[in-house]
Amino acid sequence: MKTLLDHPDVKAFVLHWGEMGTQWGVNRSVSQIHALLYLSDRPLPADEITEALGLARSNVSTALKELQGYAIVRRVHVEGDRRDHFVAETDLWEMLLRIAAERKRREIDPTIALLGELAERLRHDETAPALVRERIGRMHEFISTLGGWYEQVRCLPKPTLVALMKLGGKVARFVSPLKGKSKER
Amino acid sequence: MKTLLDHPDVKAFVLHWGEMGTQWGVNRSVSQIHALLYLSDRPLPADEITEALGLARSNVSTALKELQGYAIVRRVHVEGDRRDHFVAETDLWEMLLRIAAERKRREIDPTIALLGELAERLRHDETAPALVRERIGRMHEFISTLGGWYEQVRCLPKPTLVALMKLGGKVARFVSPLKGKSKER
DNA sequence: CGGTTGTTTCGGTAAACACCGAACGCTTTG
DNA sequence: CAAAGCGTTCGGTGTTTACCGAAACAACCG
Repeated sequence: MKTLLDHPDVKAFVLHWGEMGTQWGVNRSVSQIHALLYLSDRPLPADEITEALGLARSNVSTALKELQGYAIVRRVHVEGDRRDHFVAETDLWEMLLRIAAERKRREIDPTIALLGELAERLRHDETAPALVRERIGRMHEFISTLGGWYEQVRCLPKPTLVALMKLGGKVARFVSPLKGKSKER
Repeated sequence: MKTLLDHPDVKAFVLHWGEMGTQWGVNRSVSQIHALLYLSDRPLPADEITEALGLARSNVSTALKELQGYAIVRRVHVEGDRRDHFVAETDLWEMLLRIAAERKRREIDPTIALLGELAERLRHDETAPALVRERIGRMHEFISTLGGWYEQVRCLPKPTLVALMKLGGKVARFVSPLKGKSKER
């Protein structure tokens, strides 16, 4: 059957996206399927994905579940078709924020929790080397701050985000007029 | 020999950091070594790392090279010792920026380049579905913008970064007074 | 210049992971 | 209430990746 992937550039995109995924700890099938759905002009049933990418049906199923876990793909119903169909989020900001949210939830938050425990325990532990106590404490504080920042930024309306991004380094002018002008660090 | 890792909390930190790494596509040895160096109060020679973590000497060697590739670990000389010693960057902002810089260089920049090519070619390709052309174009623009933003932010002096981070969502007030107040999206 | 100490390279092995396909269960349909 | 369609689960398999240990290489010292 004819699919999007017949086009060489589409294929290049999907393959690259797949490799990209692997480098960030996402498995190839998952990211390939995401790429395919992102380019599709209509919801696709699992079968078609299977055929287009040459993957096993079961693999596609679990990959789709994973993508839904990130909330960047969702199930939709199509008139007169019993099968589930899937569409990808096409707003790229939304996509990025959701991926970030989920990775934070899965990996960062537990890390913060652990660091919190360790830092707390070390605070009263006289036997531990001073530098260890300080550095684990700093790490905890640092990651917590980043996490807090993300939670705030994530709640800004999208147009604001776009505007901030376009501002780039110039935002610095607002925080401390003198510092905002440097181009070097 | 007695090492930092005798302390259970230090061990917990190192192990967790190692697992963390694997989830982000960094191999376990590399991130464990990084964690160990981060907590160490003095430069460590490869031997000590080998012994402390129970890794093969060769593995430690390649991992150290990798860490130096990220510029978050550097070689130092210690008086009266022929061996190379290694220390980790302890400024966490610096660490984060360097990791980001390197990953951008390795993964994002090539992606932008590829997307640029594809987008350019598709612009003149009448046979390609309209949505594909648009979406690959959008993706290219989006990632390029993010990349540009990073390059600017990266050059801000560190205190400014800290200040901006502390501001959190409040930065939004400067870009468009009405939008900055929302807590929901 | 040997011998010593330290580092890197490389081929093989073991562990992790992705992926497949068969079997199972649920839902719809004739 | 069979039978077919669809989705998921699960055990096994192949591929990738990390890791080890031996050998090669380089620097230094007597």
